[in-house]
Amino acid sequence: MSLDGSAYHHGDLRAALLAEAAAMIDEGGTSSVTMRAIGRRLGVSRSAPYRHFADKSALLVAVAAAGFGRLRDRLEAVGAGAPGAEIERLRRVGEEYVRFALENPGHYRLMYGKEAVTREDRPELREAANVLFDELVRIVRTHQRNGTIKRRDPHQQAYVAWGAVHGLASLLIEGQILTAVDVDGLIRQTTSTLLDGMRAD
Amino acid sequence: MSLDGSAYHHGDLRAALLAEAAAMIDEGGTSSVTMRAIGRRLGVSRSAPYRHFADKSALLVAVAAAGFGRLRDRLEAVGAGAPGAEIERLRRVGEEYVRFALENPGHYRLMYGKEAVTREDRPELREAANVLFDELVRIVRTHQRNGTIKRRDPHQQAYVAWGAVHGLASLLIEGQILTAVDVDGLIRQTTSTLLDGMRAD
DNA sequence: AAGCGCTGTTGACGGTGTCAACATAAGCGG
DNA sequence: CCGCTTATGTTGACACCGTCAACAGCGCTT
Repeated sequence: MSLDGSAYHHGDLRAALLAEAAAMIDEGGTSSVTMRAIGRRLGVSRSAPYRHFADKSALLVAVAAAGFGRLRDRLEAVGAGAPGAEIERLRRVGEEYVRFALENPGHYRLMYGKEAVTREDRPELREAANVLFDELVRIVRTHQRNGTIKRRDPHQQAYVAWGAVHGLASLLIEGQILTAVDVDGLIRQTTSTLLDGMRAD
Repeated sequence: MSLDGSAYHHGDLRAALLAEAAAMIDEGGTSSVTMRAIGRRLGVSRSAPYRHFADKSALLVAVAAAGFGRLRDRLEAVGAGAPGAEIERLRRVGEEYVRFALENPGHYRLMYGKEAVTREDRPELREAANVLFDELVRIVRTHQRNGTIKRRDPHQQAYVAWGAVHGLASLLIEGQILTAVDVDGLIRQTTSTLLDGMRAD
């Protein structure tokens, strides 16, 4: 094996497969992703992907896992540098979450859909999702201590917040919202409404 | 053709196909739905479904359309009889929306997913979805006139509300929320937070 | 320089969507 | 009542898919 990972015959087929799979989901939906088609698009044989992934499910799981990594990086970056009012941090995290979904619809669909990737036998994905959710719960708890948001069950409140941004992201990704609408404004109003509803009275 | 619709050889294969397709989605996800498998489960040949639906997509579109009809009936029933405060009507519609999704996950996934059903060339589905959304916009406008909720762009506010309940429904359907949580309480808190956030100050 | 393992290719098998050709049963006109 | 038309269902066939086994070539290791 070469030092840089896997630059044997193709170059870096493993990485190319991950990128191509995500791109194909973006273009034609999960059903358009085909092991043979991926190989075709990358100029390799139909069976070449099996040297890097045990089966189609393993490839899709890897795409989802990569998505979780990228999402976590982005949310951490936004959550870390937090000038301004404390509650603004929660807003920025929520808006960044939606933006990530819009920029990586293929990854996002695999991450939070049950279709292509069976979650039960993939503890890694459940674990990656839990890490992100636990971080959200932590932020909720912090704001509850600050007295900025209502003191309800933190898990429930985290689910409500997650549901709001996930719902908006899903509607946008699935093309349910007219393209004419002001997406940035819609994201903004979603977080505003959510935070107003969570704020302590 | 017999008077009752289609009781030729099988009995009512068309209706049976619709029900079986939805059931299979509920059980094993969209990918488990197979024309041949549906036929097998109904005791007909692999090609029998093609006498009632042009192709697999047409069958799934019909399932989605049936779902829109059922959802509309339920929301109308809830929205019509509206005792109590006016804003409670909006809450009841939202909670009923989530309950429908939980009880008909197969239908719901087809209705608001882009995977199995390509929306662009199926104006009927887009139309059915628009009817429901327009009704939501109408309710929002009514409450804005009443002064019970903020006077923002009604379409945006409707999207926010839709996103909140759609997000919760999706998370529940896709198995993203731990089964241990109190689902009814979570639905309640979602609508409470949403309405608090939308309420006029 | 030789060998071995990683990477990629081709052949093959069962499963799938779908169309064409065929079979049959229900209703209709006489 | 009988025969015809047509809706309904079946079987055969084709291309595509996921996947495994057998084979081939390249690069690192010794």
